[in-house]
Amino acid sequence: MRKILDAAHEVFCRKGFLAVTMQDIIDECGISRGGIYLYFASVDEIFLEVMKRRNKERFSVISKSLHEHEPFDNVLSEYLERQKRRLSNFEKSLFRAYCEYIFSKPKAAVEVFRDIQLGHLRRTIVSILQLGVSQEIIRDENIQRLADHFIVVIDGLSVLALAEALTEDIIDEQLAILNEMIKNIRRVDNANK
Amino acid sequence: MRKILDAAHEVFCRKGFLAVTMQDIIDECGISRGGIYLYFASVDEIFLEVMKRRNKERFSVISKSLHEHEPFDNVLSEYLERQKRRLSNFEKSLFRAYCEYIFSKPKAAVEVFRDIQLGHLRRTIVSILQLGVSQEIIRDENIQRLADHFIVVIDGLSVLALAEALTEDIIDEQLAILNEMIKNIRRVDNANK
Amino acid sequence: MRKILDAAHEVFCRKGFLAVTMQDIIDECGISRGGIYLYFASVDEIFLEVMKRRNKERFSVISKSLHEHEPFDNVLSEYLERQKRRLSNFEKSLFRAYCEYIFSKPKAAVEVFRDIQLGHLRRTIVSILQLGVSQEIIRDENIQRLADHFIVVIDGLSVLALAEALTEDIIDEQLAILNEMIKNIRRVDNANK
Amino acid sequence: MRKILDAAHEVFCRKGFLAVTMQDIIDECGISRGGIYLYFASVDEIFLEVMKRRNKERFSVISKSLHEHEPFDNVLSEYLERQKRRLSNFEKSLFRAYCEYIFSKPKAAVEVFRDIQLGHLRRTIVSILQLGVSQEIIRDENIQRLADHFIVVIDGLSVLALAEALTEDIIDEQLAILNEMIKNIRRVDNANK
DNA sequence: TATGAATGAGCATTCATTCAT
DNA sequence: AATGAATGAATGCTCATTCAT
Repeated sequence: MRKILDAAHEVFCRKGFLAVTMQDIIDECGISRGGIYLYFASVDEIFLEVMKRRNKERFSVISKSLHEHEPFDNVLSEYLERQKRRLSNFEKSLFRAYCEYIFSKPKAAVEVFRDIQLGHLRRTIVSILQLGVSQEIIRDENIQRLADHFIVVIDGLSVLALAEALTEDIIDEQLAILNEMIKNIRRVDNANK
Repeated sequence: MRKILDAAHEVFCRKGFLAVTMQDIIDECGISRGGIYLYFASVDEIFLEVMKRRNKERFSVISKSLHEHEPFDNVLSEYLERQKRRLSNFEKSLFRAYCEYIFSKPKAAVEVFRDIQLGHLRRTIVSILQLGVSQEIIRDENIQRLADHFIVVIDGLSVLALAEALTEDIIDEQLAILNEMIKNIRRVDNANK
Repeated sequence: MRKILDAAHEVFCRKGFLAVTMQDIIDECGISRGGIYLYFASVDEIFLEVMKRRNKERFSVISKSLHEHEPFDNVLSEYLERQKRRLSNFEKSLFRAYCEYIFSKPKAAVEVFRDIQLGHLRRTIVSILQLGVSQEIIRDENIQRLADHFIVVIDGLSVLALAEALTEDIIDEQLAILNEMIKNIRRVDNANK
Repeated sequence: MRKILDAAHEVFCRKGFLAVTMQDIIDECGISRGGIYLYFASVDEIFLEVMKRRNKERFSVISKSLHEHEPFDNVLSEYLERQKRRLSNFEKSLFRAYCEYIFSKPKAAVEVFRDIQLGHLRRTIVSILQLGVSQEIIRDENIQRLADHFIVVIDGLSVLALAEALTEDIIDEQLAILNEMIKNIRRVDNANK
């Protein structure tokens, strides 16, 4: 049910995962206790559904860019721009809830979920970088390692954002470093771009 | 009281911050409920004291290295080595508890605490890099920005560690990237090192 | 509505009375929640209707035997045989539900219901015994007291059946005791029968 | 804790087992919600403890009679007298709660409990009858079967008591039948007793 | 007639905090 | 100083009952 998921999304952004009670979601969406239990058996279930829905949305955005044969530089800068927006409006991010969910469950229980989330992020970044390779903008050097570095830096910035310790300057500087790394593997005939 | 803090440290490593109840700490340290309340008014207070104590310990380790005029390369590689050990034995880290604490409190309440923690980390890394500068091993270029990158990468790797998604390969590769960044700002007469 | 009562009968046999929720009956009969409330206002009402229906069925069986002037010994042994079958297949009995219903209601509320149920059982047994009297097989001695003993023994065996503590041997032995009591009041000229 | 068990005993007598909530016990004993959970984890646990305590009390009463070499007739009539008192004051009996407990649990879960309860009752009755045998008052004929009949009749009367369908006359008549059965196996030289 | 979504009161359980000893 | 029994507010969850369609 859309109204429940919208409300829950909002609550997870605000309070993370662990501190969220069913009451919070009830208060937010204005549906009765029993009404929610008609659709979801627990906060966990709601959270998983919220994440699934978000993944779908994200996927549609990025896959659109990739399939329309946009120039690599546009796709890349658009992606970094989106990350910047996300980090600057972090109260609207599910990152904290995601972290708390992953942390609070036994290994085995979250393995699949975590692989889906991480795999999704990794595929996105690798896709972008390989777009650059196939358009012969960048060299096919350590793409996987570079993608991991993107992930690590984005996660690291996310942590700082959660700690309210992230200024716009820091975001710009750190994303610039990622940009420079791309520059370093640009093909010579495109290097001046 | 030492025994309480030791026990609490252990518990915070194991369960993070949010899921820890007073009972957990009582069970771990063998002191009665009332006994603990004599020294600490809440789990929050115990946590802050645990973090404060850990900072002191860490500080003494790094300041020793810095003041004994060890060569920059030794200090740097030792630092990275320590990070690797920490990431490989993450069940013994307070990172998760730290994240959960930061996340779960209202902005204003954690500002000071967070500034202390981050400031501590930033000072440590800046100190190391400036050791390189003062020993004329590396150029004084964007040291602050580079230090932030270290922080961001370490936090990013920590998040992956919490998600149980960190292999030794990834740790090595990402720390290697940091090393390469140092290499890029080495003075020429030391570049072959 | 036949389908509802059939389903409810099944459920009451399986779960007794107290543990049965409207949902159980809905699941069993495939009719919607609202649909059931059209015919019955509560689980109580359904239960009473199920019992009433069962009484009618039972009555038709026994009254047939009584009016067809079957020999007393046939009727008696058939009745005991039926009790044995009932006790051996106790998962199909409403006894548990009956007990729970009687127990869980205030005295006044169940008085009529209980009198109907017990009266029905007592009349049945007395009818059988008086068939023996009128056919001059047994003496008219303390018939009422003997009928009560039958009831008491059958109820006692039923309790053991519910406790899963009833073996076929015990059933046979205890029903044999009832048979012997009949033997003791047989008229001499029929005693060898 | 004595106060909790006393209160729970009272409540189980009044409401059986299935309908009893923790709130009922809280209200009855005047101890707070949390206070009860210090000693017992659930209503089930309290019930089992109440039953265990009652068994101990009963055992001490009967074993006293048996070991003091009282005459069989005294012990028997005292036992039947006690049953009569119990059946006449049935609002103070745990029989209903016992039934509901046994009925409401899966077979395997109650097997041990049921065997203890039934075994206790059977041992008591067999002990009494064998006292008669060893004092050479009654013949050693089908003692086990007779004991089972006692159990069955007592349980049957208990069910009627629960249904509020038991008059003092019926109790007297049915217990008299049990007495007559003893008479039938008395040794001749004691038969006039 | 018939549906099933929605309601909200009620129950079991946990836990931070207090306080008499 | 130290104990741990006791409190009660808060949370997750279930279910009988209603009502718009």
